[in-house]
Amino acid sequence: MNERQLEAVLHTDGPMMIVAGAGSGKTKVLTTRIAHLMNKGIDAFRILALTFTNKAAAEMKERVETILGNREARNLYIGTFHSVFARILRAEATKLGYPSNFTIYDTDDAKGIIKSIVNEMQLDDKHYKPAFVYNRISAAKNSLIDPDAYKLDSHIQQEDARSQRFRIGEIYDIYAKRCFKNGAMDFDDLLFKMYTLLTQFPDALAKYQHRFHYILIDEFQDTNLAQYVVIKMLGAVYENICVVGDDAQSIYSFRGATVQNILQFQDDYEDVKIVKLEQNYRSTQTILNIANNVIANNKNQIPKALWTSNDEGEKLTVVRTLTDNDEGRFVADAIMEQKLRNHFNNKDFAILYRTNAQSRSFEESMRRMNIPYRIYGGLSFYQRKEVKDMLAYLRIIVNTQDEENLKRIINYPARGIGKTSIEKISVRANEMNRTFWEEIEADSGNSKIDNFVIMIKSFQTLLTKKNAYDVAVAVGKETGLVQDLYNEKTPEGLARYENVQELLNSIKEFTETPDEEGELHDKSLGSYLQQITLLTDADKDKEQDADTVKLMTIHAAKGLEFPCVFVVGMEENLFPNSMSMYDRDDLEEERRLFYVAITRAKKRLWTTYANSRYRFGTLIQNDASRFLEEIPEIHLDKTFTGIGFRSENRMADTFGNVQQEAFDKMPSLKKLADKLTQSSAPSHTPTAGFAADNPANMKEGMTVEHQKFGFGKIVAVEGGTKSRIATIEFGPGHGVKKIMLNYARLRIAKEKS
DNA sequence: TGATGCTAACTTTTT
DNA sequence: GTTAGCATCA
Repeated sequence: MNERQLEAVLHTDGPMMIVAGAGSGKTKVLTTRIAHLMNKGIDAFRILALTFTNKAAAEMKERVETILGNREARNLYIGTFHSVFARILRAEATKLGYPSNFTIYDTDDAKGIIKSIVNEMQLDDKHYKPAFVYNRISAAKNSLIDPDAYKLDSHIQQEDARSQRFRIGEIYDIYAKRCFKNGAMDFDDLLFKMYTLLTQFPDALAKYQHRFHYILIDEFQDTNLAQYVVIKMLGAVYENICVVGDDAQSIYSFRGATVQNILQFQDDYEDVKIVKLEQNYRSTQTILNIANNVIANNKNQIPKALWTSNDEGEKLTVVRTLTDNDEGRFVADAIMEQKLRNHFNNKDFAILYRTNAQSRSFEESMRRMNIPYRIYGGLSFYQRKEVKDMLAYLRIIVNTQDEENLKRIINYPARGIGKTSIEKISVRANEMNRTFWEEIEADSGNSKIDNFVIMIKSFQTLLTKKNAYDVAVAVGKETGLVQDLYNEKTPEGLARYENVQELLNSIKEFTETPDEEGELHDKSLGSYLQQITLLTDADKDKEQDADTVKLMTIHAAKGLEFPCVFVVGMEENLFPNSMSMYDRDDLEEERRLFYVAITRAKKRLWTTYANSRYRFGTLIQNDASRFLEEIPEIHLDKTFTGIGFRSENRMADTFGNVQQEAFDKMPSLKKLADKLTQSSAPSHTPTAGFAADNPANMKEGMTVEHQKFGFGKIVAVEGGTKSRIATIEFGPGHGVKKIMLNYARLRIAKEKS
């Protein structure tokens, strides 16, 4: 440990802020500090450590355990803000009028409810888009603003007036009431209700203030107001609060996080001990220099000088490709080459992108080259319809108040309870002032509904007798849900069936986790559901260390490190994202995001960008990202390694001259590109005077010429006039492709042969 | 009422 | 390119 790190570990009492640069051994300091506290005789039950991801929490616990060499660490209160608060809220739920087994709604659930509220209010859901409304409500909750305060806040009202959405306050009000009625909290409620609990129940406040003698907060720059206030309240008695953060890595302001909390912290306490960790142990000097140079373009930052005594390392390779597919191909080739040449394993590589939608071309290229890979994020396992259906059943069994989930499965698998019947029950329930479940339970006069109620009740009797897995299996069987999916013989149906099986397996695994000595692990369904909503894909993955290339967004990569990193899609409009290009604060956050991406790399770094890529099914063209221009030329590797691009040539380049000029203005890149074009053998040079023919004239059997792929024969044409797709057999090396005729620019070489 | 097929909207980032 | 939601038909 260096001096600064040691200082941070040994300073145990009183407020402290650790400003920890990327790769400066932050986790090591935190874990050693916890171990140090425990060695000093502090009871593990008295230490609270809050993180942002389950993964970070698990890692922290594990490392403390390793340092101590005993099992005491399991008594630590370590977890994410959301999971720790959820745990406390369950224990205190009745105070707030919630059932202790309240349901946690994820973002999709929440948007669904908002959508139905908007429709019930006879508003247009095109204007009051659920996602937009949800974000407004979420932002309000993160700022501790309840529906009444929302309607009275003149600033908020002005904003809503400006966007012509005057009734969001009302929607918020109804939404909050509906969640309450359903016995459910959304993600933001877990923070907001925690605040409510502490402010409205002094005994609860006192209880938790005295329980936690030491509080540690990781990734402090990502906390929002609600989190900040709750921490402050919890720590008010002992004031042993230690926060760790790095303003340069603040990338969650869209979720209400504010760097302001770092500045505020110093004002809120007297004698804040401040320790700066500036030595980086992770990356090469070159990588660190690049990162420092890039972040220097931001105006708003806490001054610090990150340095390292590591080797200088290799330069940054910047690669330009023509299309997104070529980008994918290049990365796969480069990974192959590195593996052979420098003996890296698959798991040493990460491909980082700005948006999840970019994963496709890399997925394809990895598969083609037989490189094992794993994608994080995107469509989460738990967001899949079949998984949500299954979980909806399980949730209803535990909490019948939850109307959203009840409606979701009351007629799935189909049992003849249609829209009209559900509508009728809803109306009657409202009249009788009952919940939906109470209404169907009372007397429906409908045998189909009665059978449904009987079935759910029979599951409920299993709750006390059987563990989560047994209940889930019974549900899968008796509802016919598993059979329903099994009967679908399509590949998608099979995948859905497998997903449900995977869910069942994960429940089984949960129930088979052995009891630890001294503490009984609750294997009931209720216990299982409590933790499930707060899990993400990354947490479910038991093969964290599997030898696979990792594909993820930069956001998801925060806190991780890899020997080799590819930052892809370095293009204007994509990164910086077009949503964040026109506002200084937003742009600076994008730049911090790039900073985070760069500093994930230990040994080698690549950045790539494509001149054109598909977005929403249409080809678009982008300039190279402005961020690339912020890297000093001295750090750029201009010798291209000479792989990939086999099917490309400059003639095939369809982008216009304007684009080309802009590109030429970047000298460092131009040289690189020149080298690149030289090394790529043209596979097809278009016929002189190449001009695209009218796609409407193209028919099966014709031979056509493509600028890149050469001559090919149309074997099939499908789709309507607007989106005709032709299946074309090209020559060797290109194979059979499906091409959208409206975009492809094809020349008819020969009529029917 | 349920299945099928077409259109439109969609992409920032996540607990 | 994908998916959700709607309209149409059985």
